[in-house]
Amino acid sequence: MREQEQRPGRPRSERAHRAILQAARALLTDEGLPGLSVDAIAAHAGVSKNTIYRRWPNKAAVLMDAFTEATSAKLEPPREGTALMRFRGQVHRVAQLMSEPAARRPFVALVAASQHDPELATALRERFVATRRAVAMGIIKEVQQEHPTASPMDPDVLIDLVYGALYYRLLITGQDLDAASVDKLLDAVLGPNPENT
Amino acid sequence: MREQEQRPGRPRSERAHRAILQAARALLTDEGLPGLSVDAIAAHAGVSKNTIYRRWPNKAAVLMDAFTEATSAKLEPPREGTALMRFRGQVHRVAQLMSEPAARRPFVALVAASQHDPELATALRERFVATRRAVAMGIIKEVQQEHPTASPMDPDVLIDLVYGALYYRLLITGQDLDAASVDKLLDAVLGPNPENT
Amino acid sequence: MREQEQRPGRPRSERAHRAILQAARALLTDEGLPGLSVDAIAAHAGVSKNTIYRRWPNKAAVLMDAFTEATSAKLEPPREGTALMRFRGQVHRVAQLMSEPAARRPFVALVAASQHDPELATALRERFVATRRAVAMGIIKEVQQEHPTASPMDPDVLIDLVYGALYYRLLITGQDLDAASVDKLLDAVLGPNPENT
Amino acid sequence: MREQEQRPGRPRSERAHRAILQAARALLTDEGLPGLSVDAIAAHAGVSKNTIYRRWPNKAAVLMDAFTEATSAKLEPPREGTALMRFRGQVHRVAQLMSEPAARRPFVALVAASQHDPELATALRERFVATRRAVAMGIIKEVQQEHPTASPMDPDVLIDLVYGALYYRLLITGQDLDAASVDKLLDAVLGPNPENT
DNA sequence: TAATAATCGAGACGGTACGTCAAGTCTTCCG
DNA sequence: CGGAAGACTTGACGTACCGTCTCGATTATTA
Repeated sequence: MREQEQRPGRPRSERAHRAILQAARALLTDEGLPGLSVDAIAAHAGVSKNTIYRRWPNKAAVLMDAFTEATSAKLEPPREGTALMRFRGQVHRVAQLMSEPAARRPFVALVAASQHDPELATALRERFVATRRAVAMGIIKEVQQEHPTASPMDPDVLIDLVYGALYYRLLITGQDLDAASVDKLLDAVLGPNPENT
Repeated sequence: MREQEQRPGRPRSERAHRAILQAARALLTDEGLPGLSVDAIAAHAGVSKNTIYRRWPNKAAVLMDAFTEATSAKLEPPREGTALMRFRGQVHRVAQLMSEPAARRPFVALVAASQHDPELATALRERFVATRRAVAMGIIKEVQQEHPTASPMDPDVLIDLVYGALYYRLLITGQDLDAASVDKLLDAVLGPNPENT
Repeated sequence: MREQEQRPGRPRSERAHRAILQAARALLTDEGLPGLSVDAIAAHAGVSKNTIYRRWPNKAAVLMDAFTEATSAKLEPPREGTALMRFRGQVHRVAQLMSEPAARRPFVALVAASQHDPELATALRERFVATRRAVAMGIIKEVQQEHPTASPMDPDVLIDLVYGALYYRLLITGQDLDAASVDKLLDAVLGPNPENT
Repeated sequence: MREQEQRPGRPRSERAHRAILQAARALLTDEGLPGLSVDAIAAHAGVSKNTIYRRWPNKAAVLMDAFTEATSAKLEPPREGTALMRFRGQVHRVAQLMSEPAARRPFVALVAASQHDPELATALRERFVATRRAVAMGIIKEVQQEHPTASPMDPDVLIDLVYGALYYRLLITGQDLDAASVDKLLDAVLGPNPENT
């Protein structure tokens, strides 16, 4: 609710901001990361390079914003059903999202870039991973209250196992991430899905 | 057993080949992937750029060879102990290797590059991932013969879970991969280590 | 008289322009055309290669500008004396200029390059040859008015003979172009110099 | 008539020698000098680069041989008619030859290269220019005996004027060298052709 | 209303790397 | 030893992108 601090001079164009992120997403989708030059983003957004660098320190930071903006909406945690089913639902959503190249490509690019850019690594963890993890953690604790004996596994380990397997398949083995195989994964860690007789 | 096929002309220099891969490893370790230029590799190896491009189509392919050459020796599967202990041992070796930046950095760079280079992706799977997987698969089957009731989990799923969690921590959450936390991971999937009283 | 048309964006650096031409001249003088690389010009001028290629399509075009800029000042037509003496004076100036390697080398390089570069050939003719020719033509017509009977030769042919002999000696036979031999040449075509008793 | 000095080992292939010169001429004709690489000559001649460099010190020397071999046959001096007509005939032959790109291109390339290659310059003068000059000189002396009063011009100057104008037009102004304009040139220097009434 | 100040598009700038090409040398095996 | 084949070093090519900078022009707030 804090007041927008009023600086002198012409205010930054909201329109340009949106155009840049949108152009970044568009170019990344059709051309992959190597085809994503700042010049191209600027040209595609009808914006000068200066305008981009005034807002973001480098190309990866633009990509970071473009990615989180696009994905956050699609990853709202499920709100209905038992805790167990909501957890399974959340994992399915992530799997579904990441099986689209438009999301997988920027994600892996960010992971790669974050290996030699500590700020980016922090941003990626805080703005993408931590969110997913916090949600999952809350649900898992509910699950363990519902079924206190069922899965005595450390919630952190559980999350690492499930999301780890997901990303491993996406990034490395390249296996499909259809719903059936995600279910199989979840069954292996959580026990069989109680909703399937 | 087959004869080394003799092509006409001067044979390619074995010395140059080794120098290039060694230079690639050295530079990658010091500077990370963005600091790894073909010019620099050539200069450091005392070799012309042309000689590099005669052998590999691009920078990633050089890196691929440098990486597999360096790692394969360090990942010899354990040969002693029960199958269960040998499986645990193998996972520990991978974790230990990947916690060294000299191995983690090229690995993640290759994963990233393979997202938009199908040939590289295939090479990475065939020459690194598949090897580890085949070894693990053999051992797991032995484990399941030793303890037929213990872990009825699909071996493929099991491998995805364990290695997935490993790489997830390395690449994304950035958690430490000390022996204790790897043990915790293994315990969660396989049941507690029978060798710890 | 017309306004300098204002293009959008940062204007091209006048300083860089001058530095490039000056570096081109310096390097050509020391090392000859084969030693004149664009990289070297850029380094010597403290300018990026890009800046050179933004202005000129290739090395020869840079050389063309460097050459005409350097020579035009030295080839101002003589303004005093009879028309005949002014014509002789102009030829002497060209001979003198071209006997310096610093002028002869770029000139022959341009002639050579223009054999397979039609744009360069046109530029060379329009910006160097035509100027000299127009001046000569004007003077010759005056000469023929002064001495209507003396030299009924077609002015174009006369110019081809005199300049042709000059360049032939410079480029092909390598003979010296001292003042005496130029005079001998002029005497042969125009009749003996009236100023020498 | 001297004995071919007999060296040990396999004698050099006459066939290769011819193939190289022929390939050099062919490539120069269709592609111009920039498209004339030693690799291309070797490939086109079915010969190894080594074989070329065993015979000539560099590319220009090959070109020199290819050029003189091709032109010498076409420049046999005329043997019939008065000395004056034979001189005119020789000049016409040179003009005709040089108006073919297949001869003009290598010639100018050699002239250009000879500016920074003294050995080549010497070779060009001795093997091409001097021959033409000696022939011309002989004929001119005959002319001056036939018409002792007509043209008291120094023969060297005369040759420089005529050939100079020829090459000037070919290399620099790019004017046509049809028979009529060559005649006009000759008329200007020698007086009108006595064979045209 | 005018001055001030940060923005905007455009595009030039120095720098660095790319992947290609040619020159001339060297090294293999085969005649 | 000559020859074909082809790898080798050197060095330049022309292109692309990065992140910075300078223009004139625009659009706000402040005086």
